[in-house]
This record gives sequence, C-alpha cells and structure tokens, in this order.
Amino acid sequence: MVTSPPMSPDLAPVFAALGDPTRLALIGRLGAGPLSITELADGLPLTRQAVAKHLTVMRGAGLVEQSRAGREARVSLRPEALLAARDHLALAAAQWDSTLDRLKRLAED
Amino acid sequence: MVTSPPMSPDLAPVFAALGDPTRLALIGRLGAGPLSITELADGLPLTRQAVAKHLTVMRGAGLVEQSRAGREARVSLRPEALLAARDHLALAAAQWDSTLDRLKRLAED
DNA sequence: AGAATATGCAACCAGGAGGTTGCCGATATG
DNA sequence: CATATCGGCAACCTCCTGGTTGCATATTCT
Repeated sequence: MVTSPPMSPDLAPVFAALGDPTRLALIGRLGAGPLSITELADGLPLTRQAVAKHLTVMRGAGLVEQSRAGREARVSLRPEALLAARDHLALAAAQWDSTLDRLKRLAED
Repeated sequence: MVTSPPMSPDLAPVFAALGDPTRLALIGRLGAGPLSITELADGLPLTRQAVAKHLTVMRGAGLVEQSRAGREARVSLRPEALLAARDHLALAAAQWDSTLDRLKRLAED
C-alpha cells in the first residue's frame, strides 16, 4: 500500500523559486562561486533591483544565502534545499513509477 | 572545470508547475492511480474548473496526461518529467556541492 | 572631505495566475 | 425521451509577481 503523501507542501516555495528562467540563470552563475549582487546582475538584461528581488525569493526558499562584506553583499548557494528537493522528487518519482508500472501490468492482462 | 549552465531553462515550467501546493496535492492524489477531474476536485476546497486549470498547467509541463473515457477524462501521471527534473537537480546539486566544498577548503587555509 | 560604488527601500505599473460563476455540448441513466 | 452528470469554454475579478525608477544610506577610494 502506497499511502504516503509523496511530497510535503513545504517544498512548494523551493520549486516555485526554481520555476523562473531568470532565477535558474542566477543559480547557474552562482555555481562557480559566491558573487556580489551587481556582479550577478551585470550580464543580465535586468536591473540590479530586479535581481535583488529574485534573491529575496530565493533566500526565502533557502536556495541562497547572503552575507555582508563591507559595502557589498556576498551571495552564495545553499545546496541543502536543492538536495532535499531532489530527494523528495526521487522518492515520489520512484513511487509513481512503481504504481504506474503495476497499473500498466494489470492493463496488459 | 565546471563550465556551468547547470540547468536548462526548459525545466522552468516543470518546477513552476510543482511550485504550487494545490498542484502538489493533486499530484499526491494521482499517485494512487488515474482519476477523473471531478474525482480529483472532490475533496478539495476548489471548483472543478480551478482543478481543470491546474491540470492544463501540469499537462503543459508534461507532468500529467489526459485521455477520454466516455464522458469522463482520465488523468494520469507521467513520471518522465519528474525523473528528468530529479536528474538535473541531482547533477546541479553535485556540482555545487563540490564547488562549495572546494571553496570551503580554500577558506579554511 | 568629496566622489564614486554597492546596497536597500518604497512607490508604482502591467500582466499573469488562481479562482469564481454561468453556460453549453456530450454522454450515461431512469 | 428526459434528466442528471462530466467536461470544456469564456468572461470576469483580485492579488501576486516581475520589472521599473527614484532616492537614501553606507562604504571605499583619492
């Protein structure tokens, strides 16, 4: 019996934070290491403020961490949230996979 | 060398589709097997139409599949999209993990 | 000190997302 | 056939989101 609720709703903010191309781009950039906000905004067709807002969202989802270094803000990744999301996805996907597999097998009889 | 762009922007719709508690709930329900739209909407504090809209989004993201059986629509999960998302997350997380690890080691010297 | 740089805060705006209601066509069921 | 059920379509509403601009504040550089 597969009764378990596959994904806790707590993950919604994380997925929502990932559900924006700009944010994915930011995450991509941060993959190489911490950056300041202006550095992050530099290549993008966006205002620095827009980036700052995105960072607020990402910080809220636990994807990113921000610390002060003099007058600039060092933004760095926090893989924990991602790892958690991945694990839940993996679990849920496996469950569904087996369920669908079972149904498929039933249907084929 | 980690040449980053770790995640293709094509994933954004998938994550966006997952970034809503209601949708996560729907996915949870579908985990037990295909359901009709009214069945899906039954326990929820939502109109059938609202659920239908969510299903449109999810279908667009490839999370769900819909087929007609008489007058009712059978909605079923498509784990492929989820598996893909999981794989990308896993890859990205691993990359970042090693990067952060490296940085941390540098910082500790 | 004075200029330049990096960030933060607030107001504002357009568009999309989530939701509702009302209606209509198609399929089952009495 | 009459009626109830299931689903799709469309209009409408409200609120959040992504974005902008303008200004204030704190740090660094000369």
